[in-house]
Amino acid sequence: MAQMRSEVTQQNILLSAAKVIDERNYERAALVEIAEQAGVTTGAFYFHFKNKEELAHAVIEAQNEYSQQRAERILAMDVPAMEKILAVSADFTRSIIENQLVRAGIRLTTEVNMFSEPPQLPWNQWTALSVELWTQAVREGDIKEDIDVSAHAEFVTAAYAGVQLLSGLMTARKDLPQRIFNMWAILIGEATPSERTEHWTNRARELFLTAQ
Amino acid sequence: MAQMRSEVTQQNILLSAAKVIDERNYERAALVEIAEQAGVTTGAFYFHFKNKEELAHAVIEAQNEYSQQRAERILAMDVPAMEKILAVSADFTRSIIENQLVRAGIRLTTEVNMFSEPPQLPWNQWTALSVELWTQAVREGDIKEDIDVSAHAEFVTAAYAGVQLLSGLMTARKDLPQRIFNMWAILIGEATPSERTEHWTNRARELFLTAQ
Amino acid sequence: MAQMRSEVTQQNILLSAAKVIDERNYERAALVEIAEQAGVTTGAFYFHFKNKEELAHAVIEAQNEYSQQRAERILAMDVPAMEKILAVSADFTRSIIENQLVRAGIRLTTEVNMFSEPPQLPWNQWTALSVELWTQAVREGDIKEDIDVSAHAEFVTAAYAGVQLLSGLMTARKDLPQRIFNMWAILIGEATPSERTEHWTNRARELFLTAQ
Amino acid sequence: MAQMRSEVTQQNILLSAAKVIDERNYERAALVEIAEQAGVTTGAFYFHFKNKEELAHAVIEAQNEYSQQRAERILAMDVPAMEKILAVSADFTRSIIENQLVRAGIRLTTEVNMFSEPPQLPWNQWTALSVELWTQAVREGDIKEDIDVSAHAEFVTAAYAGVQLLSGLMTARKDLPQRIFNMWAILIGEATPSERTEHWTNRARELFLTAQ
DNA sequence: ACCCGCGGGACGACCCGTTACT
DNA sequence: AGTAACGGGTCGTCCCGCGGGT
Repeated sequence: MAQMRSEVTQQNILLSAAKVIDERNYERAALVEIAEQAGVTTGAFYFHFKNKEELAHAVIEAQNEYSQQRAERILAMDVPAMEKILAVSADFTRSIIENQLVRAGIRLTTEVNMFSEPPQLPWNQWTALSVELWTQAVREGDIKEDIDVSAHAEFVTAAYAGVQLLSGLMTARKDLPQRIFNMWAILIGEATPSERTEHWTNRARELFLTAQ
Repeated sequence: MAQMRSEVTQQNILLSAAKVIDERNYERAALVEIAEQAGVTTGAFYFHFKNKEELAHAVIEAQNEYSQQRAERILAMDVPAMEKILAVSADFTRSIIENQLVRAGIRLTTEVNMFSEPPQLPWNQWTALSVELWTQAVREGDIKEDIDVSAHAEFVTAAYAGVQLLSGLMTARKDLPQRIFNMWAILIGEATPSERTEHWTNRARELFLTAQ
Repeated sequence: MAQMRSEVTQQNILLSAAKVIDERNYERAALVEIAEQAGVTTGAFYFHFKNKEELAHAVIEAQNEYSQQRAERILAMDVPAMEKILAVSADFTRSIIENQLVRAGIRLTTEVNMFSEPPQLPWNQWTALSVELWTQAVREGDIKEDIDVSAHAEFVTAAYAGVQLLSGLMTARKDLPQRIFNMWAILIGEATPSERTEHWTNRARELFLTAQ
Repeated sequence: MAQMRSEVTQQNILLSAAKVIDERNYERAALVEIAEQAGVTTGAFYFHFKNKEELAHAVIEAQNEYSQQRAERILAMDVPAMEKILAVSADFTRSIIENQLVRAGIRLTTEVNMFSEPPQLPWNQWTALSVELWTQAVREGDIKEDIDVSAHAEFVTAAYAGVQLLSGLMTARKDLPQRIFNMWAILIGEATPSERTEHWTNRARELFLTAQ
């Protein structure tokens, strides 16, 4: 019934890993510090993880699962696909700001050449989700019919990544919602039929620029 | 006119730094390896640079200057601003693929929290350049008048960064031109008056998708 | 009559210890690996053995007992002492090649300074056995009367050890029988009366150099 | 003229490596301890040696060269080959007792499976030297003509190794000269013509059993 | 009695940026 | 500019025990 002791410490390690990685960096994140902050020794760490890289992959996976689940909850709602797109985006944006695990995951997913096999899965998932929602939005009349959905989906994922990165570099992510809203304002202007543009832009403004 | 010997070795160090950093990473780039490849000893290295971080900044600066100069050459041409936008973008894209220094510079500029003071300058310069060209393009009628130029400029920079990053992660930058073209196709569709859309899209296609 | 469960696992541990120690080395033989191969956890290991050193001693003892028993069987036969000498030697040689436990035992017995108290017992036993058989062989006229038996006995033990070691180093024990035969050819030439020399040399050749 | 600083510390490291390895063991010889005793830091160590294994090989090589040179000096003397055989053997025996480097070298050369490529060279050199001297001794009438020289040479090397090993195990090499003398007494009895046996046995006794 | 999950802590080799001395 | 060394830090591993379970 109760959670196994093992799982608890494993979670602890994962979380402090996220913390340290978010603050420093994958390589600058010392295993000892991670372990220390989790309240265990490195010996204990190596009982749960094969090595540092595996820990990183675990963080990535945990973040991905977490984010995907949050998205899922929104996808389950009975609203237009376009609303879902914006809501997921806004929700993810918030979780970036609030959640260290998410930030760590992104960081790791973004760092190139760091691992034997670079983690492509999360990006693919976001793109896939994007494709799905956009196609639906086309059917619902919220996105123009002559739009290349897959090109857009891939671009949105990449653009989001870039905006998030720049926001982190320039303002430590303080203006992230604003920047993401700007992105959507542009994209909505392009991809929605003119009669819906204003509506969705306003909706985006609400989602991104008003405190919860 | 002959280059000082000092400058030569300094340049050598810079170049092999770029090489190693591009291949590995800032932290994984060992000074000894850099020095070795430049044909000098670490002792010599410390004669030319205060420390590793300064070297990194030097790489960034060198890359920035190089890229800015290439842009300059295009800006000096007597063509519409919109053409310049696309040409600079295409030229930069090519230099990413071909030039290790450029890749290293980007990598360093992109890595967060790595340095005491993160290098914001390059990003600001690209944004500033973007603003300038877009404003001009508005005046020339290639960009719609009701467009928020600064929002677009900033977004384009960020989006470019994101697309470049993703392309690196997914295909080792092999599809970078294609992806950047996709970006432009979307943005052109949104920002140019409808009667110019086709023209600029075709122009972009030429610039990005035809072998030199 | 059924073996206790405890004894079974203990035996398992002993055997995989022998395996790993033979392959690697005392220090390179990780307890976890040994336990793993025995199908138990390290926790279980520590129930049966006090620590790693005790395990090593157990391996030595097991090997010694095993080898001594095989010798015993030959000693019980009704043949000349000289025949016993050669037969025991040949039998031991074969067991070295075939039996991991024997190899591990030898290895541990040979490695110096490894343990708080170096295992001298096996060597003494071999020497004692040697003395006994040689004395008898003298009585039986197979060994010259003016021979210093104890000097020979001690030397044979040591020489055997050395030959075995060198054979291991040079040919991974592939030529062990040949080398041991060479040893006996020399020693027989020296220690047997001239009219028996040929006979025993031929006998040794049979024992060592013909497939079973 | 003066020795380079580098060579001095390198020699220091080598020597303390020999010390620690002789006392402990290859694996139990901690690099820090070696470095400490050489008066340098591990950092300095890694400037001179690639890794621990290379150090071991360096020790082996140094010992081998040292021993070979000592042998050379004896070989240069104008005495019968048989005298050389015994003298080299006695000299080597003494150096084992007195010289830590020699002991460490032997230890490393003896330990099996320790290195990527086991050091076979020293053994081969000893055997080669042995062959050479024995052949000469045959020509000089000190060794019987019908003797298989190469078999003897190889056996002597191995037997010496074994005797040395056992002496180390049983009496910390205190009785090494006595044991080696025993070996020679036996071998001389077998390999020399009967009219020379006494002479060479007495000579061996002098060389091994009288204080210098 | 027999065994396991989990963790501790120390220590291992190795490497890396940096600096005196020459 | 180069040679030699420093010192701190990294990840990883290893042997071992404690508490609990069956």
